[in-house]
Amino acid sequence: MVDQSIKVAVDAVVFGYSNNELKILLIQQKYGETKDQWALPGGFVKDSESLDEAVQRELREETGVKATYLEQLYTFGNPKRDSRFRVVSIAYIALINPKNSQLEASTDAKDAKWFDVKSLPKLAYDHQTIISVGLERLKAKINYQPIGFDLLATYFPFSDLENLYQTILDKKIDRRNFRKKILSFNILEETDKISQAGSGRPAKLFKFNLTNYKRLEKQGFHFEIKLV
Amino acid sequence: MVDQSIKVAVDAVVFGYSNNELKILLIQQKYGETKDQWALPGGFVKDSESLDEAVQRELREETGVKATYLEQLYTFGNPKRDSRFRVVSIAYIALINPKNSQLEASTDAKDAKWFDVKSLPKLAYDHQTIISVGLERLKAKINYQPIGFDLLATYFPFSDLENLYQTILDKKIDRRNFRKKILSFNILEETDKISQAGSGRPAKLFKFNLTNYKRLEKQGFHFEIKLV
DNA sequence: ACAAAAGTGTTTTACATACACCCATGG
DNA sequence: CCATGGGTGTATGTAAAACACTTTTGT
Repeated sequence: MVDQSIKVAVDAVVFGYSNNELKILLIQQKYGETKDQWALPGGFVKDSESLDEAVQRELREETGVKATYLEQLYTFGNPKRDSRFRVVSIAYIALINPKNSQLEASTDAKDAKWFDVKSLPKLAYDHQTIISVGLERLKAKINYQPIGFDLLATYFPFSDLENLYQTILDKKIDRRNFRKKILSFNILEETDKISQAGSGRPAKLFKFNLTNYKRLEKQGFHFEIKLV
Repeated sequence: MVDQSIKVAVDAVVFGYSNNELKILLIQQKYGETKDQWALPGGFVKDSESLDEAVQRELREETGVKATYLEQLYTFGNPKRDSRFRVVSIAYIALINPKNSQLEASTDAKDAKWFDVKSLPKLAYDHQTIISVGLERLKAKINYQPIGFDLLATYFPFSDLENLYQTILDKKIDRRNFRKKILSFNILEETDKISQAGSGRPAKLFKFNLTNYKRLEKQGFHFEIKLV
């Protein structure tokens, strides 16, 4: 048959957004050589499950969250990336609204926590590389897919979207032009809800109109906003 | 340790362009259940080699060609994609100028041939799916990366580039606007060579200026031509 | 009354699009 | 001289970019 002893794993770069910060979900290893080190949630694929299923399962087991958006990112297969034995890892990016899903004390990991992208701890394996690739993908993606909405609450003030873009792209955006552009797509619904003002004028809350987005997409509409 | 019996393979969708046709390189299986069926070049990864190395090796062994451009495409891991046992395959796309590289009678495959994308034979495994994903990627890519030049000869008339785009995108393009746009990038060098005219006026031959392209890229230049 | 964030239009500029005739060669 | 593909410029439309003041609330 085939003479090969490579193991297959999946890892997920889970993005969240809260308090004007872009966050990544990390777990602390419970066992083994890398015990106590922080790492991406993930693990070995079972013989009978698909790759996507494996990611969702590991996320559930290690952190208790369920991704609303999941996309294959890249496969990392350097022979030396794991010192124990050879592991090929199929990495994913996932999006979650941290406020909608509580982290659970998990059985498989010692701890699970959100970290600001700008101050990540030292990571096990090549997980720092995986995160860099994931971040790049997120930055590119946000320009031509309305993935931003997966990171926000159901009802949100427009400024949340603005801040999200500014945080991810690490860049100032012209508020008027941005708003004009996004609203012109007709994929946002203005609701009659109002944000409870902290300070300053209270804001109307918006809601992503998925139905309309899907309809428009079928008609050949492409979400695109140039901010690179 | 890890209880898993999954094998890891690589497959390549190798694109070529000749006679105004977009081609894909396929091999005919020599042994096993799928003997005589056409399939993508590829095979199992060796324990000690990286994924990229595995692709290049398989390409060499099965077809004799060397890709000038190689990029990871997607990883296919459906548990049922191979009927013998579970195989996770990391698919790549590769670009080649068919005229620059002769197909070799190979040891590992019964036959290797270029097929017009528009008339592919029935393929083994899920290779038809892999090709579809690869084609989509190529179509997207050609709009924002000058990969077209990897498919053309070193010296080529401008019309070759036009035709390449029209063939890949399966779409008419305005000759004047296209030429204007591409030339405005300053990544083509006009040479003093002239095409030996078949019929009609002979054409100046151009040459891709890689040095200039890399320099411009560093300065923040993005190749982009909207033809989707 | 002031601090803080929300909300809103117009002008300028650049790029995409549409479009048709002459040129150089071979047969 | 005719058929074939090569080479070229302008006018128009559309979308991006630049830009600052007024409104509403809490303190």
